[in-house]
Amino acid sequence: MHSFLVAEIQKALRSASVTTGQSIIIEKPTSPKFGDYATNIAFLAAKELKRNPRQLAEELTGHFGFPEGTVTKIEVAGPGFINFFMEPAFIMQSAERVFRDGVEYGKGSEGAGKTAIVEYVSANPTGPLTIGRGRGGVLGDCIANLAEAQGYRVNREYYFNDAGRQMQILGESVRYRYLELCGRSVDFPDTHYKGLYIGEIAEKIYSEHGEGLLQDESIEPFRSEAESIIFSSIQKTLGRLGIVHDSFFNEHTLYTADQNGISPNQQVIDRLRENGFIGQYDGATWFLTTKLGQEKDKVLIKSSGEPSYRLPDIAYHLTKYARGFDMIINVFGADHIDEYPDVLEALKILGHDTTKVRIAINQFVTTTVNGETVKMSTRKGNADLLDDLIDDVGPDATRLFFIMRSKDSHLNFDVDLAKKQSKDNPVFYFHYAHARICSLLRLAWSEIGFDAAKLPEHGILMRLRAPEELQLAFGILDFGDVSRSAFRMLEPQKMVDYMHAIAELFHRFYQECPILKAEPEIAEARLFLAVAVRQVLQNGFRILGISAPESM
RNA sequence: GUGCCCGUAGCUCAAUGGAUAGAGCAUCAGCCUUCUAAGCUGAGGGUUACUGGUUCGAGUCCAGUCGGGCACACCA
Repeated sequence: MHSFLVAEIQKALRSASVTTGQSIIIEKPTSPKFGDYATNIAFLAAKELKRNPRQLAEELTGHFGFPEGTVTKIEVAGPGFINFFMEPAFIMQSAERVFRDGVEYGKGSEGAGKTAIVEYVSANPTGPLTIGRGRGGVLGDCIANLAEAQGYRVNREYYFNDAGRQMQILGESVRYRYLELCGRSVDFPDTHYKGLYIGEIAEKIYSEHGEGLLQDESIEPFRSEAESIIFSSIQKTLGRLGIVHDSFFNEHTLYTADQNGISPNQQVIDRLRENGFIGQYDGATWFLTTKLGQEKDKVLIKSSGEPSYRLPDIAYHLTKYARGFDMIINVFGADHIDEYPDVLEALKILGHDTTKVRIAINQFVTTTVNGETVKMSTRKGNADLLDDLIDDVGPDATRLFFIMRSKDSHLNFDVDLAKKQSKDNPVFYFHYAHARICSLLRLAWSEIGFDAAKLPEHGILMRLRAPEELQLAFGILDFGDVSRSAFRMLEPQKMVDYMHAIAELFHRFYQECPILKAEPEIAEARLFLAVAVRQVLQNGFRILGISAPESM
C-alpha cells in the first residue's frame, strides 16, 4: 500500500512538472476525518521551490490518476496536507496478499543479494551472562532477524578475548577457591571475581584432580577449565533465548602473524603510521586522535609492549570489511559508548566507507521485584543473572520485555509483571490473540470443515464491510512498512508496538463480529481474515523470536 | 569537569519536524446461557522539566538552565 501510494504521488508530481529532491513520506493521520493516508510532500516541495504549500497541494490533486476502485477521495487540508481516502474494497483486497505470500509476507528487498554482519553479546567468558547483557543479546538477535526480513544474508557474530588480563584474573580467582578447598587459608584479593560460579568451577577441578594441582604454580589449568565451563554456560543461556551465533571471533587471532609475517594488529599500526596518526612517547605507541580534535591521544600499544583493547578492535573491524560485508552492525551496551568513535575514525583514515557501519547502543536495565526497583550491579558477585531471570519469567517474556522499550531508554524490567499469566502482561496478550485464532480454526474445521490451509478465492475479503474488519485488514497492510522502518532505525520496539496494535484489532474484531454463527459466505470470509491475522502474528513473532502457542 | 542517553498522565512507556500528544497498568462505570471474559466498550486523568531560538508547523531540531543515568586507564 505504501509503495503503491508513493508511486502514484511520484506520477502526479511528474504530471504537474514538479521536481523535488524530497523523498515522499506517507503517514497515517491522527484522525479518520483526515483520511486513511496522508502526505506532506507539498510542504517539502514548496519550501524547496519557494512556493505556497496549500496552492501546490491543490495543484497536485488535479494530477492524480488513481486506478478505478482504489481511492475514493483526495483532499487538501490545513496548510497543505494531501489526504487520501481509500476504497474499502481495495483495502480488503490488498490484504489478501497475505495468503499468497505466507511466511514471506512483509519481507523487503533492500538487502537482496547483500550480506550483513551483526555483532552482539560479545561478552568475554569471565562469568555468566547478566541481565544487562541479555538486553543487548536480544536486541542484536532481533536486529539480525529484521535484517534477514529485508533480504540480507546475515552473519551473527560473537567477538571475544580469552587471553586478556581479565581472563588471567579469572584463572587466579578459581585457583584461590581451589586452594581454599585444599584447606589452605588464602587472602582473596578485592580485584578478583567473587561470584558463586568461581567456587563451583573450583569444586569441579577439585573433584577431578584432588590436591594434584596444589604444587603447580601455573594458573593455566584453572583459566582454561574456567573458560570452557563459562563459555558453554553462556551459549546454553543464549540458546534458551533462541540466540545462536554463526561465528565466534577470537581476538587472539589478531595477534598472530599472517603469511607475510605481520599480525593484523601490526598492520593497523603500520597503516596508521603511513597516514601520520601514530606517535611514540612515554614508552607507548599512541593513536594521535588529538589531530582529529579529541582531547587526548589513545594508547594502542602499552609501554609493556602489549596492545590495548583499542588496537585489536580496529583490526577486528578491518576484517569485517575484508570479509566483504555490505552492512556492518554492532550492538553493545552504554558502557562501551566511548569505544566506537575511535574505531570509526581509524577506519575512515584507512580509507573505508564508514556509512556501512551502524551502531546500536542499548541503555541499562533495572529490575523491579516485589514493587521495588533494584539497580544492576555488574561487578562483584551479586549481579543479576540472565539465567535466573529466564527461570523466573520464561524465554518469551524475557525476550519481549527486553525489546518492548526503545533501546535509548533505560529499561525497567518488571519481573512481577512478566510473571503474571494475565492480560496485564503483553506476552500473554499477543499469545492469546494467536491461540484464539488457532482455537477458532480448529472449531471451524470440526464444525463446518473449513480448511485454513487452502487458498481462498480471489476477492473473498471484499465481502466484509464492518469497521472492525476494515481496520483489521488496514492494520495488516502495515506489516512490511513497520518491519522495514524498524530495521532502518535498528529499533525492534517498533515491531512490538505494531504487534500490540494487531492483537488489539483482532480482539476487537473477535468481540464484535460473530464468525461461525454468521451467514456461511460471511463466516468463510471472516475465517480467512483470521487466517491472515494468524500469518501476520506468526511472521512478527518470528522477528521478535517468541513462540506462537496454538492453545492456552 | 568533558562526552553520550534520558526527562511526556499517579506508574511503565509511545509519538520518521505534522493536524485534537497516544497506549497499557492503576481508578471509576458497563458487557459472558452465545466461536477462549487470559477478552471487549466507555469515563476521568497533560502548561511534554524550565527559558529562549529556528519555521507554515516543535514533545521532536538548536542554545542555555535544572534533574536522573552511563562512560571518561598504558582494564576489556
